[in-house]
Amino acid sequence: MLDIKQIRKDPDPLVQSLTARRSDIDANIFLSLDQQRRAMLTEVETLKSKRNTASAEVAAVKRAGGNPEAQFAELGQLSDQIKELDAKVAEVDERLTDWLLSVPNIPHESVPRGRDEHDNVEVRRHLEPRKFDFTPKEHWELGVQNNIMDFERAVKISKSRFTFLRGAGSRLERALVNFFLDVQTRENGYTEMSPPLIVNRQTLIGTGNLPKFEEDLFRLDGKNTNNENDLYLIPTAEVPLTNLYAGEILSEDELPYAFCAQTPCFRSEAGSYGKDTKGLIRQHQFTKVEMVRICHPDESWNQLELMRGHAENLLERLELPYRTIVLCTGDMGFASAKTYDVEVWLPGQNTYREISSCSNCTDFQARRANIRWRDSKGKLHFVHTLNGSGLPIGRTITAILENGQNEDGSITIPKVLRPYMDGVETICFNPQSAPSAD
RNA sequence: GGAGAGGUAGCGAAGCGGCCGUAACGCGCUCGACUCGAAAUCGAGUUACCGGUUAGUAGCCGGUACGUGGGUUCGAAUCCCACCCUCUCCGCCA
Repeated sequence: MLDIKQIRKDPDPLVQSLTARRSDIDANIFLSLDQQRRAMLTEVETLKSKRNTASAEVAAVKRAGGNPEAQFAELGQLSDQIKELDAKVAEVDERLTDWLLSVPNIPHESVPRGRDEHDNVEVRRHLEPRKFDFTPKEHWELGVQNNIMDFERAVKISKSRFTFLRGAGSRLERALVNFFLDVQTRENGYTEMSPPLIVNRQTLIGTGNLPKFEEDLFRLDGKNTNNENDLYLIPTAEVPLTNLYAGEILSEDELPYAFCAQTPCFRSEAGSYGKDTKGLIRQHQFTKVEMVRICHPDESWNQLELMRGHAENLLERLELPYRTIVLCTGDMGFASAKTYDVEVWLPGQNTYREISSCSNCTDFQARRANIRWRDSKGKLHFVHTLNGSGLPIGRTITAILENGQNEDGSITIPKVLRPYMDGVETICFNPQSAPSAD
């Protein structure tokens, strides 16, 4: 959510932002609604002031033992007018709120302008992709061949875009979770959290997932028919972690907060029919270690670089080639003021694929979730919030399989993970995890 | 899931139709006095949001907020309804 007073004062940055993001939202709607609202407020508040004065008189007359019957007629009329105007104000308020909740964050000046993903700008590249003397396979092929992924049976018991990891595949997931969490907590200063995986509507409004992106979420069917009380599966741990201090006032010296959490993430993937239908790239459910930072507004741009470094460092330790790009204005997410995507090299697909997204949401989410801090003079300000993947497990497994594959289809495990895998150096077909008995 | 009790400032809590919301009382916090310093004591100050005014995120004026949303009433923290949450007991359960 943006600052109303700022838009009112100078709508230019908003108008430019909307153009840069290729949004069809009209800033004039806001300006006219806001003007209406303030005119009506002035009117109704004058009436209320009159009513308050008259009510005090009624009380005084009654206390003196008199009969305030005469005042009642006038007061009744006043109250009717107020009721009518209040209803109008409430209606404009609602439209104004709806509009505000649908407006994306304003991109930082350092963000390149552009239409779509073709205008994103590469800022960093690490490791040359490995040269293969055979044709590298895609991860789903390797997964099935080594019997560490079972796509068909997952579809049978659930639906498409769900997968069983099996044996060494499941072990690899656990190894990655532990490795990532160990690095984040021991070296990078994050506090590990285990958040709720089911959250309410207000929480999702806080991070910007609602009201605009309802179709991306899994909503629980329940007895509740009241929208306010609807519950949803989290699409990322960013949602519960960013909302941890929703509605609270933090003191300056407790900032910044840095949290990480390993959770399953649930995404409906509506509108992605036909995209990445094979393998682990695009699943309804996947495990991810997420990083969230809550900080002083002056710190957030440094914090973004820091967090991006944390994501990149994990790939470096796994010896995976990657590149980092800055998303252009047209490709950026709703809540973000600046986003770095880290893309890992997938030799099977012969392309870089997004593996981490690190965003500074400035005060956009803090306004929605009402997270503030108090300065030494007692003044209240909104915090800045950041989030980044560090990292998603499924896509990391994909990258390890495709980059570590050998000609016979076996997988060489990155050195740094071996202690987490009981020293196993290579994954190869293991009849013990084969479906012999069932 | 059933029964009961409750949700008021940072915390505890009073108020149960107008004299009660920057809200009694107690604690905490900030500043000051006392003190070599501290404790104790004494004094003062400690809600947020919206609108108007304004050069102003200062001051002043007005409005709103007693879990949330409705209703009754000239007037609601107070009465009525729905929902959410907390606590106690019972049931179920990893």
